[in-house]
Amino acid sequence: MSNLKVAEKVRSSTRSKEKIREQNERIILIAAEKVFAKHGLKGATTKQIADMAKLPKSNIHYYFHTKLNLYRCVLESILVDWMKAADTFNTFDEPREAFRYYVGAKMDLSRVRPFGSKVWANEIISGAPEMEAVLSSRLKKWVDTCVGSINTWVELKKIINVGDAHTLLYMIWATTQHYADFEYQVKILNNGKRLTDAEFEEKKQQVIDLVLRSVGLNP
Amino acid sequence: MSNLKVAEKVRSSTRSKEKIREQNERIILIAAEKVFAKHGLKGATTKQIADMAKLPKSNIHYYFHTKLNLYRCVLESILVDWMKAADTFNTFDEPREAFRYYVGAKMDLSRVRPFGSKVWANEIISGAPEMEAVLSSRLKKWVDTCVGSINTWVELKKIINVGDAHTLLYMIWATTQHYADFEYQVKILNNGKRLTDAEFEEKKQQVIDLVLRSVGLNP
DNA sequence: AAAATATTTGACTACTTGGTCAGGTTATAA
DNA sequence: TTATAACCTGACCAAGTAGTCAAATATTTT
Repeated sequence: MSNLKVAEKVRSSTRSKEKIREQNERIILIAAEKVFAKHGLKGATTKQIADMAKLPKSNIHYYFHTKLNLYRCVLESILVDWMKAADTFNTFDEPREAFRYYVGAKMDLSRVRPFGSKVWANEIISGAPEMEAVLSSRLKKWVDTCVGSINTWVELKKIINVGDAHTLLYMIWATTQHYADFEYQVKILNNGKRLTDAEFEEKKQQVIDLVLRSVGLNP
Repeated sequence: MSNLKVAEKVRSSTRSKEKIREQNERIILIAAEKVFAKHGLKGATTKQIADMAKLPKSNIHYYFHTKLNLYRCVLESILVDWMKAADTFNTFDEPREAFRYYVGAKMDLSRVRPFGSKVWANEIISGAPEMEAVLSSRLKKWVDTCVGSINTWVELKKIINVGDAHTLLYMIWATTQHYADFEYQVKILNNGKRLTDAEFEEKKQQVIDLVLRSVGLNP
């Protein structure tokens, strides 16, 4: 038995523990997220994704058929994570805790899944051609709920009147996602060194404090 | 004399007032900014840019030689505007006025030149391959000055201690540029209607107030 | 007016791209 | 073991792509 065959045997026996399809789809999705983040939908090539996934190009098409379909799957998978973080916002009655946890969760997501955030940013920047439906239904609904909470807190004088609650929400999104989408710029302005975990935790706390003060809460 | 010839005569006599090259380069730069904003460097095609500029493709290459060179020219032209807005920051001694004017200027830029902001965002998201040099020299220098001003205000107790001044700067950039880069999302969440000039002015004021409060200043 | 220079553009090319497909191998069910 | 289904992949192709070029036209200079 050749070395190659041995390698294959080991590889396949490892893989059969979980469905082959499942594992390969995951590998491809992760690779695709990186490539789409860097080059966008049009700029990314299936060859690049294949190379990143260390699979032949045909294999990508076998599992996802078209580049557009793969792209949609990547977006969908990001949305799942985002919605989980979003849900934390509405589980708190007190604004201080709600903002603290939501901003914290968004910052954590920017840290652990920066490529996903970049793909999303690219999609919106290019006019949200694939995500318009999701934005105007699922996201809109969630935003309306949030705006409701914030307005209630304003009425109860728990926070300062910020005018349109959307403005506050956008500030939170923009600021937290900045650490993912613009991480290269952040790195360059940090003397070329990526933020360490400790530094990032520090920034996270500072962002939380900025947000809290912006709505009149003492951190 | 045919109508076509008459049209050409009028066109050329109009154009000869200013250098033909100057005018065509401007037309192409504007078209390229839109196309690069939508599709990024790799995704944009010279054909799309040509169509947008209503010129034959060869003409694009005649004036800018390569797509990459045209892209660099677009980035450079954006930077000029950004630096102008940036300079306003250091012309004020009082933090209240500095933040008010700088945030206002950044918001105005997002309103009048959203495509430029998107091209820039795309560039940074994809790793700033063309702008790294500019970021680590010109921008870094400006940021260092800003950070110095902010730290001085903290020492003089004019604003609250925000920890790392970069965090505050990033919040301002992210929040103001959000209205350019994510304008499609903003539109969708505004019930599909683009913000009117009046609405935008309102948002601008709210953003300014949020920023001022975040550093402990009463707007 | 003639010469020199600058602009315009259709036709072309070498190369890349997303996607197909046939013929193979591997895993699983009977 | 055998049959069936799932997976794998090199070779291929039609449709685009950035960039070239030469010939035509327009503009400026002399």
